[in-house]
Amino acid sequence: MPRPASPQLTDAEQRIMDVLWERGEASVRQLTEALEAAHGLAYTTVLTTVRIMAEKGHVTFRKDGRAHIYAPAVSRSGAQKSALGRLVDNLFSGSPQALAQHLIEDEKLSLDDIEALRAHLIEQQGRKEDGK
Amino acid sequence: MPRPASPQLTDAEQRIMDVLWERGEASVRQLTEALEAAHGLAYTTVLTTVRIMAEKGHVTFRKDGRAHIYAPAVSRSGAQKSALGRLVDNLFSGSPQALAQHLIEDEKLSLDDIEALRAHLIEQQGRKEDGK
DNA sequence: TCAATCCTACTAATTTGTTAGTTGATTGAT
DNA sequence: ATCAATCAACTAACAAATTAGTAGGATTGA
Repeated sequence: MPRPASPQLTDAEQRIMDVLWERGEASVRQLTEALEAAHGLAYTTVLTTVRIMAEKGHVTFRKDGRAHIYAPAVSRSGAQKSALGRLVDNLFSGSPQALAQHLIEDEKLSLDDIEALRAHLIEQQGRKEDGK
Repeated sequence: MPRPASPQLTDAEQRIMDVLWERGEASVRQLTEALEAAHGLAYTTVLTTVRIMAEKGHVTFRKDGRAHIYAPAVSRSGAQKSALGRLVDNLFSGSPQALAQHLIEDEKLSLDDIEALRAHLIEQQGRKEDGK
């Protein structure tokens, strides 16, 4: 059995998605220029990558003259959600509590952060109890 | 430039690490038997995979007669920490708060969970203020 | 009109990842 | 002492991932 295509974003794909999420949409030329400073990739490299991403369904495109304008097929928020779910399933035995615990123990979240989250959650629940 | 070796655990590697974290250490035979039920992998497949993992530094091994006994080189907790850090950097613009927010909005954390985290954090800080 | 330019599509090379077979050495039992 | 079982090492095959060059068509500017 060969290796299956990865559902998660690879490094090269991640770079491109970051640009697309930032700008909404971009041509290959624009993508290449945006990535050039940090990575110095050739135009054809970016073209190949984004074309494969279209095959995988990560991005969509529309024709503009002879050029293709690419746009994200998933929102950043959607990608965050699925990556988070995958991490919880893979490494945290399906326990988001364990993950949150880790965030705290690594001192990535302060008490103020927790309070803010608590307030946010209460407000969210209030909204739900009201009318829809 | 070719593709760099991934620092994160691949799917096949993840499966093996799960067994090693569970048992502490295991021979290739034991690994194969543990994975057989769920995945039906050949002995040599497991051997090859775990040998590469030793090259990468994911596992260590000691000799026991002619067999090699493999053990995790990183703890589950350590792997969780680094994977979490990578996710925050890659998808959440370095903001653990944004990640936590997502956990709540996806309804993965309840109010009770938050309270528990808050209590835990306070207790942790108390311990720090006391003597070491 | 014709050449330079710009675009996509095709091709290619190289490494990783995944699975597994073959080989040869060691060991345990008879 | 021989023979089967067991083990690691080597080899192999193939898809995914990453990078980039070449070919050929469309567009445009002179």
